[in-house]
Amino acid sequence: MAGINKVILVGNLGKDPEVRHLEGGVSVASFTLATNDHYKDKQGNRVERTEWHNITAWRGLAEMAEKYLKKGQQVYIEGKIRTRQYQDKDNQTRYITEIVADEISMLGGRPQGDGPTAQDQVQVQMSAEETPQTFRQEPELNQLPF
Amino acid sequence: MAGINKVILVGNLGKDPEVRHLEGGVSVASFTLATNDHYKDKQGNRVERTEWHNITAWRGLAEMAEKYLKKGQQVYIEGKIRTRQYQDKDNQTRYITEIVADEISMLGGRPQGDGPTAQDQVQVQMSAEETPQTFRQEPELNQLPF
Amino acid sequence: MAGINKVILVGNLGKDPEVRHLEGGVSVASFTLATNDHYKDKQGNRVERTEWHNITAWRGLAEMAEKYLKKGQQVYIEGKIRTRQYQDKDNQTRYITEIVADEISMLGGRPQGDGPTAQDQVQVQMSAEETPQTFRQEPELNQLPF
Amino acid sequence: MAGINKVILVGNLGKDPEVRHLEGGVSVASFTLATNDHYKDKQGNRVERTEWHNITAWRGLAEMAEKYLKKGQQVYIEGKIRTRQYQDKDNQTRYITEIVADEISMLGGRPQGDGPTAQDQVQVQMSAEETPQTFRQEPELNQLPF
DNA sequence: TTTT
DNA sequence: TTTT
Repeated sequence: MAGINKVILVGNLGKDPEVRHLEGGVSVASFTLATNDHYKDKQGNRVERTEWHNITAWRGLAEMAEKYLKKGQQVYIEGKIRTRQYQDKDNQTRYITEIVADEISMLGGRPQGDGPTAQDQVQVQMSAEETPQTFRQEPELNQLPF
Repeated sequence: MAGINKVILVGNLGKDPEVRHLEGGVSVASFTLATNDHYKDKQGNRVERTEWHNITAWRGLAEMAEKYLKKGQQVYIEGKIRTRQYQDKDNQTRYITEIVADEISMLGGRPQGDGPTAQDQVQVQMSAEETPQTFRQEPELNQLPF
Repeated sequence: MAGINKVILVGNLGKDPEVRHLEGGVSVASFTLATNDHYKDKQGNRVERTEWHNITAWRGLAEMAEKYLKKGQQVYIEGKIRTRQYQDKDNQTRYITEIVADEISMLGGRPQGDGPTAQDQVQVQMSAEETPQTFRQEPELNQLPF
Repeated sequence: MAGINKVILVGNLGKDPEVRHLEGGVSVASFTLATNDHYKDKQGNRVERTEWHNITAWRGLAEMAEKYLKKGQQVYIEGKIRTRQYQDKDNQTRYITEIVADEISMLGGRPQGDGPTAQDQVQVQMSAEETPQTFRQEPELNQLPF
């Protein structure tokens, strides 16, 4: 019985979080996260590899993501793996695997990319100073709301 | 930069591991792992949910999986998330997400199901006594061999 | 700033949990957990090593530990490291490091040892069937109550 | 059997690593790491709490620590808990709990504090750019060398 | 003081 | 397709 399904990621946001507000006041944020890895191939060359993860955050965590997370930013994410099934346009069953976040923590990196201006930066820095920088989901509140 | 991509699972094998031997003597084991979860819905009812993970183990770990792991067995797995791209029969790009195991540890549960007979059980128990029950992949050896 | 302090253990209880009830109705359970490890020494001999951890569980988790956990049982524990300072009998400052549990999950192993009788076993099994077998602490409720 | 003893930390170095070179060419680095946490007390006030961890890194990881890690720097560390016993000056048995690192990854933060000068900083930045920024210990090589 |  |  007793199962464990835990994911720990440290990586950079591929884009600003996108937040949807569902009926009933529930919010969901989604964004991609890149984790960079490297290994030596048979010739001893260093090969870079980027893995892209689909991150989903619910309710309070979604609002925090919307407020504080930006494209390029480095974050620590703890969550669980969830594979959803859906029908594509040709009515074929497809699967998508996502990480449902339970905890998000902003790391030392500064946001980057074309999104936020320097002005925004300051804004983010100031807000972040006034608030906790680790956000945690209440257990069992990251379930689908239906 | 410095990325972390780590998965920790405790669950039960959905089937016996399937092992392929690639050219160059490299072996790959694959099996599914169920992690069971439960939560309370809005009516307060207990809802069970099973997440199925595709596990891949390379080289030494593959051989260990082949030797010691059976359908139904409870294991601890540590690894990383990897999403592969492939073309389906209609030449459409599809994605499959797998967990590449770095460490597999057999937990207290006894194997079950139609596979192993009582005789096999004893066999497994005996072998297990003579060997470590946690198997670890050498770092960077679980890369695709091509 | 944003810190992470996370421990993941799979091991066996060295004794039955001991539960204290503090003023204000707060309960604290404590027990030791053995994690067994092995490595090869320079001569290639297999060396066993047992690490003993001091586990502390608060409130709801303490009550679950009291009810369901027994000496010898195999459990998964997630928590954080906490080092406390105290004065010993000679008024010297000493330190003790504990793991404060956030989640405890019972694994496949059956309890053992002189403690529980077969009767107790059945009792535990039955109760366990009626309840979730993973117990989680609400975030931030595992703080010292003073 | 099969035990798991895993620690994951994200925090800041309390001082530059101190490296000792043992007979046989084995090196050991040690430093402290602060993980910052916060919680709300009964009055709803935000309380900061810093946990200090004793980190030990062996061999290759020790050399990496010596080269690249500085006081104040933010790092991700994965390792295991190890409690050592020793006799203090009054011949009393005492215990010290350490984290033996298996993997250290430098995060986005810039070093800080009175230690390194701006000059050193550049040095560190440049070197870091030319090398992998995640360092991993070969399994079982972080054992005590005696 | 646990477990295999 | 697992497990309790």
